[in-house]
Amino acid sequence: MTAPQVESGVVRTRFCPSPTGMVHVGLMRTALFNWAHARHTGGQMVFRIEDTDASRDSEESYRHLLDSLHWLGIDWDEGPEVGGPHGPYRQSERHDIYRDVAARLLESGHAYASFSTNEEVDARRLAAGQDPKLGYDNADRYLTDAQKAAFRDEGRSPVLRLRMPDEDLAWTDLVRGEVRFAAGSVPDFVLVRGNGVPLYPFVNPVDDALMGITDVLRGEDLLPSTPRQLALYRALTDIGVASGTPRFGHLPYVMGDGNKKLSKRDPQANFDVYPERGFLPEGLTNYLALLGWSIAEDRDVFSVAELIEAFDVTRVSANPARFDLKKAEAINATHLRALPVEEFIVRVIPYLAKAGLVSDPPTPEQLALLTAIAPLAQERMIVLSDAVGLLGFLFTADVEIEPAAAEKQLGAGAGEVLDAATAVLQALPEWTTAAIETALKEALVDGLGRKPRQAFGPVRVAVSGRTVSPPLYESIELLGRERTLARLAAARGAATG
RNA sequence: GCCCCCAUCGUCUAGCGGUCCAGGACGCCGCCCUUUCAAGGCGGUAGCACGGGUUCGAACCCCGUUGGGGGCACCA
Repeated sequence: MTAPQVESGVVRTRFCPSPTGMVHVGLMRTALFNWAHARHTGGQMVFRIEDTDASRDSEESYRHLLDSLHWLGIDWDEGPEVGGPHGPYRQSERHDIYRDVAARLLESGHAYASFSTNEEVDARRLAAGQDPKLGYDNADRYLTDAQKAAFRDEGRSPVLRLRMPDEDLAWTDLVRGEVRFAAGSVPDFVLVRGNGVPLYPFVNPVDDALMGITDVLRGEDLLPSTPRQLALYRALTDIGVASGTPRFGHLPYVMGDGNKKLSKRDPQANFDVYPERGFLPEGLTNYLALLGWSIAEDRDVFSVAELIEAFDVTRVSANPARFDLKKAEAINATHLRALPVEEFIVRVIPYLAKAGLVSDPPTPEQLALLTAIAPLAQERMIVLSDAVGLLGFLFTADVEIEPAAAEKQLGAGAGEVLDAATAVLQALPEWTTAAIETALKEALVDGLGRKPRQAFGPVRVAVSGRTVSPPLYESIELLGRERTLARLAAARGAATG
C-alpha cells in the first residue's frame, strides 16, 4: 500500500459513518458540510463505510444511510454504488490493507508490541504515586527482546501501539484556528488489538490517507483524538502510506433540549422523522446548514445551489448549535410555499396516498380535486403530511369530526346556524364559490345576525371536521352539494345546541 | 483528577478595533388584512457572562474567573 495519486490542489472530503442503528441528524449535518465543502471548492467527496464492528453493524442500517443521503440530495464521487479507484469502500473488506500497514509500522519502529494489561498499568501508576486515570505509561516502549519473548511464552498476545512523538502536537483547525496539545499529554495508543483486529483510531486515518483525503470535517467529539491522528499521519507519511496530513475542521455539536448533545433518545435526533413528516429535502438542507453556518447577515432562506456557491468552512461557528424544530419548520414552510404548485402537487401525492386518501397515481377525479385545492392548501402547510389533515375531508365520503373541534364549534347556538346553512344551500340554484359565499353570508350574518366567526365556525367544522381548513366556500364547492348537506345533517345531530 | 473545546437577545446567528446606544431569523406579544386557521404586511419584546488589562477607542485582542460541553478503552 502506498500513498495514492490524486490531483494536487483538489479538495477531497469524506463521509464515513458506521452503519449502526438509527440515522442521526447530527451525522447528516456532518455529511452535508463535507459535501457542501467539496462542491463549493470543486473537489470530491468520498463515502466510506466504517463497518469494523460486526456486532453492531447491520446491512439494514447501511441501506438506511444510503436512502437518507439520497433523500437529502447528497451525492458522492467515490464509494458504495459508484465505485472509484481507491476501494474497497467498506472497512470490512480492507483487513489485508490494515494488516500490511500495521506490519510496516512495527517494522519501521513507529509502532511496538505492548504486553501490559490495564491492571499492570494501574499498579505501576499507583506505585509511582500517580493517578491511574493518567492511563497507559508507555512502559513497553523499552522492552527488550528477551522480555518480549518471555511474555509470549506466558501466552500473552501483545497489542500494537503507536509511539507518540515527544513534542507538542498542534494544527490549525479549519473552524477553530490553532489547537495545541502539550508533548507527553497523549499516551501511546493501541492500533491493533491483541487478537489482531485493528481499531478505529488506526483504520480511519489509514483509509483517509489511502483515499487521498485532504479535508476532514467531523464532529467536535473527535477533536481530542486529533493529536493521535497527527502522530499516526507522520508515521504513515514516513513509511509512504500517506502523502501528508490532511486539514481538520471540527464541527460544533448539534444540541437537543437542555445542554446536552442531541441524543439518540431525542425524538428530533432521528433523521427519519423529517422525510416521514414531509419536510422538503431543500428545506431541511437549508435548516441543517444553518446549524453552525450562515449565508449572510440578513438572510437565512436559501437554495441548495446558493449553499454550494457560498459555503465556506472557515466561517463555520465553533459554538454548539441547538436544534430548534420550530425554526426548522418555519424554514421548511417557506420552501414549501415557494414551490410551483404543480411541483407541490407531485410531492404531496405520496403523503395522501399513504394515508389512503388518494390512489397512487391518483385517479383523474382525484387529481382534478387536488389541482383545485392545492394553491389554497399550500400556503397553510408546514410539512407535506399536513395535507392529510387539511385535505382529508375532500377525499372521503364522510368526515369524522375532531372532538376538540366539536367542543369548540358545535355547542350553544350551532344548531340554528347549521339549520340555516342547510336550508339555504339546499335551495341554492347555482353551486359555485361565489353563490355559496353570498348565500351563507346572507343567511348567517345578515339573517341570523351572527358575527362572521360565529357564523362560519360551525359550518367549517361540519364540513371539514376541523377548525382549520382551506377557505370555506371553495371547500364547499369542491365537496359538492350532496356531501355538504349530509355533513351538515350529521353535525346537526351531534350539535348540543 | 488531567486534557481540550465553547461563551452576543429564550433559540440559531451577523459582528472579524471605531460605521454597533449591536443587525437578521425563529419564537413570543400587539396591530392591519380577514369567513376560521394560516399566510402576508407593520410594529414591539429581548443579548455582548464577570473581572482585569492592551488601546485615543473593545462585543471584537490578551489574561484570569465563572459557567457550559466534550474527551481521557484492546467502542466507533
